[in-house]
Amino acid sequence: MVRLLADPARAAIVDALAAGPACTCHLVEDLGLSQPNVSNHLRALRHAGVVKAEPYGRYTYYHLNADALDAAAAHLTDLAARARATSDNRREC
Amino acid sequence: MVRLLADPARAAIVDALAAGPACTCHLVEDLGLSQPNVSNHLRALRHAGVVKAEPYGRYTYYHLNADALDAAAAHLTDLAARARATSDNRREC
DNA sequence: ACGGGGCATCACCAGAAACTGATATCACCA
DNA sequence: TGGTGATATCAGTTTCTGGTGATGCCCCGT
Repeated sequence: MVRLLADPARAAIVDALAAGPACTCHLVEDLGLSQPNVSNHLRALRHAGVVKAEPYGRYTYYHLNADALDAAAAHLTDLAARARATSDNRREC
Repeated sequence: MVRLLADPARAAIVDALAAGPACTCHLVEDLGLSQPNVSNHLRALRHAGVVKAEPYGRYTYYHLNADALDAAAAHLTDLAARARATSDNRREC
């Protein structure tokens, strides 16, 4: 899930969607990417549950899934917490 | 920064280090990866500030930088918060 | 119902990134 | 001080992934 935010284009899409739901054409226009490219990224994000698609007539509106983002954040927070808790458990070679 | 956790091998390294500081040989053994491979991943993580290296005689101990993980988590949390706050601002085409 | 625009999907290509093998360096120990 | 083990680095290969072009579908307006 975090894996998907690695690509700059996908990070830009997520960032743009943080400003509110938008349709594919908005993203294509705002980010200056090709339409198939945006569509492919959206598919990846959709399959991972990071964004949700909402057909609206001829358009498709996308919005972020805040819960998924929170879950990813929680995972990182957990790693940080575990790192702090075990910082003295140095393993011997 | 989040970008680095995309690779499964690096995610595994970070996960292993969450259990406590360890030297390169531990990671090589635990993850079943080649030593140069692990070293290269550690270099990438080191340069991004995700892990810190600590020379210890002939060995090099690595430990996670909890602050960096928290910063990444905060970024995701911020995205989620913005997504919730703007969920009604649907842009018209 | 016909034309057009928005969107998704697919096949392909190019660039990037990971893994490997060889090698250099350094610290420890006998 | 020579040998060994741990680590880092580098060049080369392979694998993966993102971008593009072409195409088809669907919905809307006329």
